[in-house]
Amino acid sequence: MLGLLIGDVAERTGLTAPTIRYYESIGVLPRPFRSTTGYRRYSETTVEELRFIKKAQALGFSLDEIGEILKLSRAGRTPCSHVLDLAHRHLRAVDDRIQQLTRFRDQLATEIAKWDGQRQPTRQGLCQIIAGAEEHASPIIQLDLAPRKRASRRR
Amino acid sequence: MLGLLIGDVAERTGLTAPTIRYYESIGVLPRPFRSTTGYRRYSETTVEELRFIKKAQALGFSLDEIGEILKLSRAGRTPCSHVLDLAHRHLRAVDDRIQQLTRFRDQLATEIAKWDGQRQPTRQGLCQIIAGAEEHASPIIQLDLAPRKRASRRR
DNA sequence: ACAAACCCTCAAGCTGACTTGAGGGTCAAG
DNA sequence: CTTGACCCTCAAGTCAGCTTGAGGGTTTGT
Repeated sequence: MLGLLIGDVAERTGLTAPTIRYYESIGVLPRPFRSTTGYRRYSETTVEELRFIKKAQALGFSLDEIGEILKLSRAGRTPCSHVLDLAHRHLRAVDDRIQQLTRFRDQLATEIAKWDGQRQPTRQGLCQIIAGAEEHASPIIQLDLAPRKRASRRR
Repeated sequence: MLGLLIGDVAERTGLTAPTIRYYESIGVLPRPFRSTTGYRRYSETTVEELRFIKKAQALGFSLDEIGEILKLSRAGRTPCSHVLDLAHRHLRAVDDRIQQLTRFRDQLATEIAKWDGQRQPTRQGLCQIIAGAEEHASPIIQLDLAPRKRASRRR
């Protein structure tokens, strides 16, 4: 048999066909074989790669990073120093985030407990809890992206 | 004195003037007083609110949520049940994320240690670590947003 | 032979949080 | 009274990661 149609792959992975084509278009997936009439034909390998992509995304990797990792693994190579470096930076970022989140969590939980228990909480409770947080170099929402240029206006 | 010009506020907060106008346009900041010639005039209160916004963002709150919180704090009111609810959901989301991140961190650290130590790591190291991760309902990157519709194709 | 259910490409739209550009007014210093 | 550094509005562009639509070919079943 020629292999799976894009719809079969979609079904097996829980993605949509357009999404799979999109991954191909940005180079995260390689171009698959085509039938004589131009239909994409996939193997189980692609299904596995797509599942991998979903997990890596859930873990905070960008499609760009995932693409790099996949390229390496397709070449059967062991992570080169570049990817090792990437991994180290990820680890630091994740550690920082866990710390920030944990601090935040405790403050939030304390504040909520106050609200829940007594009905006369400190004025502007939620404000104080966030206002008391330290300033961070980078937002939590981002893992590892290049620092946004944030021009501090000079006059 | 009439108050700070938008550029002064920008300088004090590290934001840009367009960003501050943008916050106003989406209702996160209230409309400030205007000079006779139409210039925005701000007080120190706005500077504090903007610093608050930055911190809340870094902690994963969306501008919409921040807007709600600020409105409440401006009214000097105690969190109503709606915001209390919001806070509870945040707490759960934060807990989940800490858990996911911690699991991920340990896997990543283990894998990195392998790579760093021996120079003959398991084939496709990074793949295995991510591939071995559990599937998550929602990506780590999101705090509290509505679950993205991710149509699992039915035929 | 025809319809349903696939497949194709290319282009445009979406969300959130901004940035950038065009076109034009204002204000303080020299 | 002009110059330069501000300010204004409104529209459009940016980025990531997709989704949606238009317009058209293919394959499978009856």
